[in-house]
Parts: sequence; structure tokens; C-alpha cells
Amino acid sequence: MNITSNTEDYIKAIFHLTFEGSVNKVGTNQLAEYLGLSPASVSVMIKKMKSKHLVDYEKYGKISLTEVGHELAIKLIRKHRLWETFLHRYMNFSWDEVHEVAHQLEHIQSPKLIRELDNFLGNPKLDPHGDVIPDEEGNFSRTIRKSLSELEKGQRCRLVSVKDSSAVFLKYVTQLGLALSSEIEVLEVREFDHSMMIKYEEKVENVSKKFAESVYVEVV
Amino acid sequence: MNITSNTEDYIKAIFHLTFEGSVNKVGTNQLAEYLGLSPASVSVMIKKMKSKHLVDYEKYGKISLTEVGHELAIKLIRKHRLWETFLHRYMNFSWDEVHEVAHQLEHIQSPKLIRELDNFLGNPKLDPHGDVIPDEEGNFSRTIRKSLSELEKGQRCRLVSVKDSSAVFLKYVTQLGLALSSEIEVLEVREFDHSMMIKYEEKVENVSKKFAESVYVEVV
DNA sequence: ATTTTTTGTTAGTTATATCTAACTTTATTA
DNA sequence: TAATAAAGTTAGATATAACTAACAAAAAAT
Ligand SMILES: [Mn+2]
Ligand SMILES: [Mn+2]
Ligand SMILES: [Mn+2]
Ligand SMILES: [Mn+2]
Repeated sequence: MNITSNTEDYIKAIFHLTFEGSVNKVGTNQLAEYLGLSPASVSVMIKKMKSKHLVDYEKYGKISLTEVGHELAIKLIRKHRLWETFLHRYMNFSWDEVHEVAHQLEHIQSPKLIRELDNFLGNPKLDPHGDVIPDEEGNFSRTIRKSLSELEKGQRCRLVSVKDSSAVFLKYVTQLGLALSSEIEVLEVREFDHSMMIKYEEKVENVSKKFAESVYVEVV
Repeated sequence: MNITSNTEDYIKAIFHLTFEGSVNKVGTNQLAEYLGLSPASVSVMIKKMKSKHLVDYEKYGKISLTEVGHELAIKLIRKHRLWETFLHRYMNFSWDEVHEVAHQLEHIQSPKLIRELDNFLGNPKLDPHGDVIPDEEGNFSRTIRKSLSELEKGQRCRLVSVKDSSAVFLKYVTQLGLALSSEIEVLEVREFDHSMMIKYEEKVENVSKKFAESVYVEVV
């Protein structure tokens, strides 16, 4: 009864929607939406995952990972982020290109390869999107991240990570002239739509609320 | 109608049994034996592969790759051998460990990754087993390889590649104290069972016919 | 307290890929 | 040539993982 890469995708999705999200349980429809599948498919799959002791779940109830499922999720995230770092540093992949290929590479089964890759990269702490890479024991610091949207007029900050790993979003960030470590000053927050006027490296740009919510910062 | 990794395994197997073997066509039972599957499964699968124009085949006839199938096979072999080289050179994998993981990595879909990997490795010509790595256009030199078993008493040679990539065999080669480039002298060929007494680096060992057939050499 | 909407499940179907058991064709041997 | 052996195919079943359509439960609105 070994775990398929499909099941691994479900585990990762549940992790992202619970542990990394705001709630600790998720519904089948929500999960289906996130995975781009029909609610029916997810309903059936979750039942199978329950029988494999990967999730806690009761009919018509909410889904959460078991201890085993949680540990697997962290291992997958570790693999994903190590591969992203490798692709970015050594394979000349831009930060908007790494995710898709890392999503394939994370399913490769070889504990030795991951240990060696981690070592080769010098045990990196962060991936190309500023996300924390869990260590071999599954430990990692959970810093409460603040969105740019939470800042007020006049505050200054540094871009530390991004919420969204989609190529569309990351290309936009790059196009704006922003990257990890960019220093940003909030010049104005508009009452009307919560859009922001920000200044960075002599540039002044207007960004939407959605954008500001997708960017994590550290106030300086 | 895209190609699954299962289909890719069939393509590679057919390539190994035909182009790299002695014949240019293979039967379903032979292929089943090689893949460790039942002849029935192979029979069904080959029919599907025919409909996808990957193989030439008639019921009760023999199987061969189409032009498209052949090109795919070479791309897969290129990927496999580049990954083996990477694992051996940078991930501290011994030559008996690389094959299993490369077998997973060869299914990763990313032309850019393969181009970059090739570049990163300095466009290597040979993999850790002495096998030729096809270039991006699918070109590669087909040297007619000579087995150690073809040599006669008194001849001297250099180990250039191995026929078998199994861990069991490669570990035995290493244990004997042999590796690529090792210089070998044939001291004796026994009429009885075609076993050989060979000398290399001050060592004298007796090897079976099967062993001598699994090792490719260049006469010096 | 009903009705309506949202959320979630089940049944039946499809696609991929495997198996065993039974059968057929082709090749070999007597 | 007829019997036997080897090689290959088909049918029916299983496992995984997806879908649509129909139905059921829970939550929200009236
Ligand atoms: Mn990613
Ligand atoms: Mn990332
Ligand atoms: Mn190999
Ligand atoms: Mn090899």
C-alpha cells in the first residue's frame, strides 16, 4: 500500500489549505477547487486516503491531515523547495519557471538524492520565493508573515516572500522591477479600493489590493 | 494523446532489445520478459502503441519502433544518461546506484532542464557506465563494441563500458577492483566453459563466460 | 418553519495499465 | 504429416483516478 504521486498532490494541497492557510480543516469542494478537480473525484479519493490513515475525515465533515500525512507533506515541501533552489541557482531557471518543474521533481523517490541535493546546495534555508525549507528532521521556523496590504501610509518594508507561485504573478512582480529584498515605502493607501501607491528604487507605482495581499514583507 | 511514463518505458525497452541488441524486431513475450510483465499485458499495450504510431506491428508479428518512436527513445536515453552523469558527479552516487534514480528522472518533462543540465555538465559524451550520450539533435556515435569474451589468450585491452547496469553486476565489477579504463590482460581462456583468467593491476582473477560477455573492451 | 442555496456524496462510466485463465496461431520435432 | 511445444492473443477481472448526472445533507435566507 504505497503512496502514488496523485495522493502526494492531495496531501500537499490539504497542507497548503490548512496548516499554511488560516483554518485547520478543509472541505471537499474547496479542495476540488484548489486541485482543479470535480468535488465527486475528491470525495472518492479522500475516502481512500482515510483508509490509508493519511487524513482524518467523517462523511459530510471537514478534512485534516493525520500525523503521518502531515509528516509526508513536510517532506514533499522540503523536496519541492530544494529542487526549486537547485533549478534557480544551477539550471538558470527564473523564479517564475521553477514551480512547474519542481512539481514533477518532488515525486522522485530517493532519500539519498534529497540528502545529497541539500548538501550540494549548502543546506539552504529559503527557496527562490522566500519560503522556508524544512530540514531533514522536518523542522522549520514558522514566521508569521505580514502582507504588504497590512501596512499603512508612510511605513517602509522589505519584500521577503510571495504568497502566489504562479508564473503570471511572478512575471508581473519582476516586470514591476521588484524582487526579494526590494525595499518598499508605502506612499498612499486609497480608502476606495485599498490600492496602494508604493515607492521602490526611485520608481513609483500603483498596485491593487490583491497584489498587496500576495506579497509578504518585513517592516524596517 | 500524450505519452505516459509507462509508454516511455516500453519505448526504451524496445529500443534496447532492437537497436542496441542484435536483431531489429522483438516479440511480445521477449518484451514481457524484459519488462517483468505478463505477455498478455504487453500484447494489449503494443496494440495501443500501434494506434499512437509509436510502433510497427501486425498481429502475431514482431515489434519495431517507428521513426517517431525511435526519436523518442533516443531522447529518453539522452535524459537517462545525463541524469546518471549528474548523480555520479555531483550527488555522490556510485555507478551501481545511478540507474534506479535516473529511471525515475528520465520521465521529467522539461526540454529546458535537459538543455541546462547538459550545459552544466559540460556536454558529456559518456555516462558513468561508458555509454554514449546522444546530443540535443539525437546524434551519437555507434561504436561496435567488443566483449571481453571475444578476446584470445595473450590479448590486452581497456575496459570501456558495461553491458549490464544492474547493481548486482556493477558491485561485483567494483569488488573485483575493476572500473572504466582498467587495463586487462587475458592470461588464459578455458575450452571447457569459456571462463577466463585475467590480469589487471597486479591482480589475477578467474571470471565466467557470462561476466566476460557483460564487459566491453577496446583492444590495446 | 419552509424554502432555497451551498456543499457534499453516490452511481455509473471512462481511461490507463496490470493480472490470470483460456484459447489460438506459428514453429519445431518426431 | 501429425503431434507437441513455443509464442502470442483475447476475455474477464482488478486497481487507480478521473468524469457527469443524480441525489442527499447542511447551511443560509426568507
Ligand atoms: Mn513551488
Ligand atoms: Mn517556492
Ligand atoms: Mn541506466
Ligand atoms: Mn548508464
